[in-house]
Amino acid sequence: MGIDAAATRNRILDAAERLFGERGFAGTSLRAVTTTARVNVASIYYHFESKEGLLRAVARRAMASVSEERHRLLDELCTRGDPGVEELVRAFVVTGADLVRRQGERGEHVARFIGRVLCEPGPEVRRLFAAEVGHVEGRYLDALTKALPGLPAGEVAFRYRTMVGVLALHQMDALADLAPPGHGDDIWAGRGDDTERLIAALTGIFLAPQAPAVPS
Amino acid sequence: MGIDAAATRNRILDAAERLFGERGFAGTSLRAVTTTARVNVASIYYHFESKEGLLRAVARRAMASVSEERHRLLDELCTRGDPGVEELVRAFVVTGADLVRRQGERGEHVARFIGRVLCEPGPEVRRLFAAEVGHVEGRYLDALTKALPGLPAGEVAFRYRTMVGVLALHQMDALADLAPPGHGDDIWAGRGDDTERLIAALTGIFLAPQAPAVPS
DNA sequence: GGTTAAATCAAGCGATCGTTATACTCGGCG
DNA sequence: CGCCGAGTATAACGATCGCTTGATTTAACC
Repeated sequence: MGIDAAATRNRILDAAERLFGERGFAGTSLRAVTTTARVNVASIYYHFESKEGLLRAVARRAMASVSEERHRLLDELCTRGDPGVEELVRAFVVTGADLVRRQGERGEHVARFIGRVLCEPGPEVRRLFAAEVGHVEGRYLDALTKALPGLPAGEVAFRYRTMVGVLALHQMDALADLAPPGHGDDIWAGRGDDTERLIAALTGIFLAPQAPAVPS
Repeated sequence: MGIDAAATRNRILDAAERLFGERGFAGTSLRAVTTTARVNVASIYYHFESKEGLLRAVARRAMASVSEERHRLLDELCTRGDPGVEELVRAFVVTGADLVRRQGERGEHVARFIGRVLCEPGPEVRRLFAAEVGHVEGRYLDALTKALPGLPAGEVAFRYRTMVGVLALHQMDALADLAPPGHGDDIWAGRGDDTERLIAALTGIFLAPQAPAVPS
């Protein structure tokens, strides 16, 4: 594959990443992708097999960057002994939320895309997503379980999932225009960086006492 | 409007509510709605003006039921003095998550639809949503702010938004197949009721210490 | 230069999309 | 009875959808 072919492939991936993130999978036509990528429709079917194949490729590439960073950060954390809950949450959140700072505009697209994928209908994409990042996430889950000896593994897993979801929602700005105005929003309207807020809130999730068992 | 006309309208609303919740707005065609509702395509444009008008109507009806319940529960809570954080979170979560128990299968559709709306692209729907439930949510926000005197209003608002998002994600089962297998999932695979887990985790969000200020 | 395979293109396939114009049915009112 | 408006059904509009085909370009190799 020539260098120009790879360039075409990447232009398609870039366009799809942005548009899927902005309008969702079902809401994005292949024509829209080819237009913004300045590419012919057939190239999509040549490089990827179908629209879903394109989605898979985009998801793989998008997750790769944050997966690497998460592995690296966790390695670094573990060399200094068993990491605490807040350290783990911070590492996880920062690798997701700071994509913008680390990768510029592209990072924003990646973040939005990843967030969107988790909310899209059809569990197939979510499962692909889970499989793609399973290795990293498994490590974080294990570390969190070890850092929370008082909590059963199932409970930690539940809260871990919740953390992933919250991060996704914030990455796609789904919560931006949610609360009614005039209730303290104006205070932080010029929102600087929510990362620290997120870390604090998410750490609170893990530190909460265990829920009483409920008979099913 | 005759009684049969109202029946048609409701059949359309029911079908749209379910399908929008399952496949999303962009992923649901009007034909699919008319087929499951056993109605002609034109009736949609007669009763509602367009596809988006249908969405608005569905959103209004879906939110009405939980809004009422939330108002009622908060009233009841306030007559017994200022409610605590966990009480407030519980009231909010239960009214959302227990729709199934209170309304049967219909409740499941409502819950899924509401969850989906918050994750759909296009902020218009989210804003409509926020406007629709703004009154109730404002009350909860106020009560939470009063129950958390140590936290600035903006911080409470941020965490409140997070809570709404988490509840939505759980209502649409978006977090079900997320974590990799073999990490404590099997323990609670036969998931009974997550409501108590949710309440515990979400209460933890509000009880977390304030994040340190970060210079923007 | 001729051959071959990778890569891109224009054009169009059938299907389905949201939407609309039009005709029909039917109960209430004069 | 005739009329009318609310409500439903038929049929189709143009646009766009995901996807395919067949020709054309490009570059590497003998």
